[in-house]
Amino acid sequence: MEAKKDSTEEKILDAAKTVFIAKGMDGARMQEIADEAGINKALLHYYFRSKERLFEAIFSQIVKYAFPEISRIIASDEPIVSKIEQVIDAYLGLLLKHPFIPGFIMKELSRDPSGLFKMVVKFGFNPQIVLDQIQKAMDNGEIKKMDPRHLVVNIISMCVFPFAARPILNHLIFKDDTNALENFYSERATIVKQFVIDAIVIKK
Amino acid sequence: MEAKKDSTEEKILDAAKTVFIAKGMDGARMQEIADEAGINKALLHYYFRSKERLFEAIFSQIVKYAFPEISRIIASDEPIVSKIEQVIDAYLGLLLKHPFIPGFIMKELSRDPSGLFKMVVKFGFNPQIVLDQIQKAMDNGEIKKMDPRHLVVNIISMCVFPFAARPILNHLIFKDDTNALENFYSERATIVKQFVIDAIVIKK
DNA sequence: GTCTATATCATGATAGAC
DNA sequence: GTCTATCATGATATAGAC
Repeated sequence: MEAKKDSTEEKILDAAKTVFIAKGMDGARMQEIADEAGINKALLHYYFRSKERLFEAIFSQIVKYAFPEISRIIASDEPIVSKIEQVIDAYLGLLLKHPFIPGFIMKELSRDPSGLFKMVVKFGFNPQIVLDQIQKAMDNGEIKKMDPRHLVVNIISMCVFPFAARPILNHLIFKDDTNALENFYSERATIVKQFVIDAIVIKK
Repeated sequence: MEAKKDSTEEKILDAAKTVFIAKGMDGARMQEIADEAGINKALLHYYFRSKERLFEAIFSQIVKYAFPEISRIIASDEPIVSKIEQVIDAYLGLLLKHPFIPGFIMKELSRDPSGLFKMVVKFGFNPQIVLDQIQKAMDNGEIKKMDPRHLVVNIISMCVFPFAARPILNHLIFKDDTNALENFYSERATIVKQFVIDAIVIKK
């Protein structure tokens, strides 16, 4: 709870985060984490009893970023269009700060999704509330009628996928020009908002 | 080249595909592949010298599905809107038949993307041609003006991401109701086409 | 708390009989 | 081609000195 900057535990967590994100649970090596932290393997097991436990510590830390309190926006009384814009802004702002998260989650999902689901339950995140709100707005004629699940999946896809597929974008579209790619990411919020609005507002 | 059904090599390739897709290169075990194929480890090394080579055989086999000949559609003379619809149909049709591909590619991308990029070059796939076609259609006033790269990324995201994130959709949105999820996937083509059209056609 | 040294075990790979 | 038995390596984990 209190400040423990530069403590050994902190150094281990930082190092483990770096290595686990880069290599995943299976690919990561305790030796590499120890080197990254500037200590030896024995100390890793002194602080965290096993690789499994160390990974769980990092995984939960990362999932806390991935499922933030967008709840506030969802619970607000704004009209649905404005609410969607705010969610896109919040979500892409988060991904810009932590661009490695989607790739990491994707990588570990098929290995063992149970940890992720426990977290989601713990944070009280309930997709049904979002779906109901969208359905209501459609019934009121605020936006075009469509299956709310498809709309939600469309929005999340356009936000998350470009980060998860970063190596492909970087190489195939941006010819390894990292600056151009970063610039592309910073434009996403504006583009995605406009794209969604154009797709869901009712044409006169 | 010739028919080699039920041959040992075929059995190994099938088993390896199953295990590599489920566990990835790092997570897969030669013993598990041998068990799945109904043989022993020694035979794996007799047919494929190492785990590395066996993985490469499977990986290239899978990438061949992932980058199919959508080239024909792209090279055609259809108007851009119709061309986009055909590409979405073709791409989602492919993913419905091989729903495991996106997850597998994502998982191996950060580990070592070089194999993927070699394949892409080998298939002569060139994204610039697509971007140029879209830009031209925008200049002609066929569709709304926007950065073609964002449009392409939007479309691919909405097609691929729902398959890559299958465990999340399955659990969080569909409460493990697999039939509902499959039905959702089969609706994607119609939904995505409509969504994109609504977003890019010029409103009167 | 931190280190060196070591135990224990799993895995990829090979040798050699049939 | 296929098997059993084994090797060599490297990984997690622990023991014990300081």
